[in-house]
Amino acid sequence: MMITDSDQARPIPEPTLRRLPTYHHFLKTLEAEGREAVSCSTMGRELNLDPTQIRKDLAMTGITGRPKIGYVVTDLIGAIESFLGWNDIQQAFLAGVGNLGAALLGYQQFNRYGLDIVAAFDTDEAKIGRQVQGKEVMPLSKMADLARRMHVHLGIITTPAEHAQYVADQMVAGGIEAIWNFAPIVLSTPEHIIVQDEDLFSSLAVLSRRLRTRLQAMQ
Amino acid sequence: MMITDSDQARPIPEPTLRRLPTYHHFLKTLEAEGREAVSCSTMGRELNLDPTQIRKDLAMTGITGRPKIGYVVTDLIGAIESFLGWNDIQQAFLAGVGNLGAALLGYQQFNRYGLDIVAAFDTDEAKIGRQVQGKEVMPLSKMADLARRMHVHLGIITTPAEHAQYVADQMVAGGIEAIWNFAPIVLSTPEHIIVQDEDLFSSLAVLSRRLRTRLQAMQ
DNA sequence: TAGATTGTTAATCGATTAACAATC
DNA sequence: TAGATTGTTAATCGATTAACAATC
Repeated sequence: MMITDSDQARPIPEPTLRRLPTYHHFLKTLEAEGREAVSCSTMGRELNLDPTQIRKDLAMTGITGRPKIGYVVTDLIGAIESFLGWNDIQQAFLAGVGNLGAALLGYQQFNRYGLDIVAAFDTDEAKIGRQVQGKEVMPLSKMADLARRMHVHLGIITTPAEHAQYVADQMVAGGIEAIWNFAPIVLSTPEHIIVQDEDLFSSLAVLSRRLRTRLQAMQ
Repeated sequence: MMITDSDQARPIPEPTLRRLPTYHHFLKTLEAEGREAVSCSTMGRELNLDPTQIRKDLAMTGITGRPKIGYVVTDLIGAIESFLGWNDIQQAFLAGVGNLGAALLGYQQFNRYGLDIVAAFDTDEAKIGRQVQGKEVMPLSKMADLARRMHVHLGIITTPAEHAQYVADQMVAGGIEAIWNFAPIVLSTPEHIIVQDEDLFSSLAVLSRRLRTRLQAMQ
């Protein structure tokens, strides 16, 4: 089936979206090696994924392959980049300049993946006015107003859990539409706000349970 | 159906494991307020989850509720903690003391969630020997040997993508069984090694696509 | 041509949601 | 008692995997 623009309205499966950057990274290494084409079976072997699944994921980007040959590497890279919107960069505000906040501010690579953290906010007087990773820290009280004036639609929360809800409220007040939440709490926000939780404790729960099960099995 | 010890052998659904820390956090706030019991409907309303789903998740921990009353808050907290193994703490090594590595080293809260990062490793001479977040940075060349001698089974990779595979190999050589991988690449490891990927670029892909779809719909 | 590979439909699998009897 | 809530089975939903004809 052909993928047309109107079809794109239907939601892309989240697992597919998560895998696309993985494909992109792998394809970039192939490109660097001078490989021109690649098959789903090859990719599946390297990435531990089912080839059919890869084929379906790639079809979402609108690119087609050729039987016996596979997909053209550079075409695929371009298709993924434009599908994920890595060309037009989203501006974002970050609130909470602790260790994690500073780490995200310093993540230069974000710029190549469609994200630009343009300003950081905190309530700590000791941090306000200072530069962190080359970005000035501003008082949280100015965030909402600035977001509205700069048309920033994405907010990143890296505060401790107890301040996260207040920050989220401020972001919503500033017209922010999507929140990337690194605080381990469930935010309460208006229906239409997109919230993506990045909860390290949840991930840790999965990992440590799997490890414990394994260590027990080894005895 | 009763959950017995032998049943625990069957794998717990990953989504369930991910939600348990969320319940725990919410229950802790209820406990602080002095609430003695809570129903799944109440929790579902606060956490935006289906009550039946919560009921099934909680059943995994072995705790039972009482019709009309609900669950005893403190019992539930204890059951989740022991189910997730937050009492016996896993020791871990971290490799790659950049911004993100330093942030994880400084995450005091990990200690309450069953994780203790006991040492950090890097290849950068400027970092080796220095303390970061109160933990000494040691040369990566010593990691494998130390892991084996200290019986450390969990490794955390926070290096740039290009060094992650080498670090993973070293961890495997040191007898590490599980890897928490923050580098955005697919590691190639022996079959039995547990790898959990924490790929921020994948998460970002999901979030920025959702946001873009929404901004387009708003026009 | 023969065979590897694509594109696509069908079957499977697992998680979520709905339905409902049991119970406090 | 009546009604809210649990525990559990059945139905639904969506993603993964298998099957297979089309094609280079």
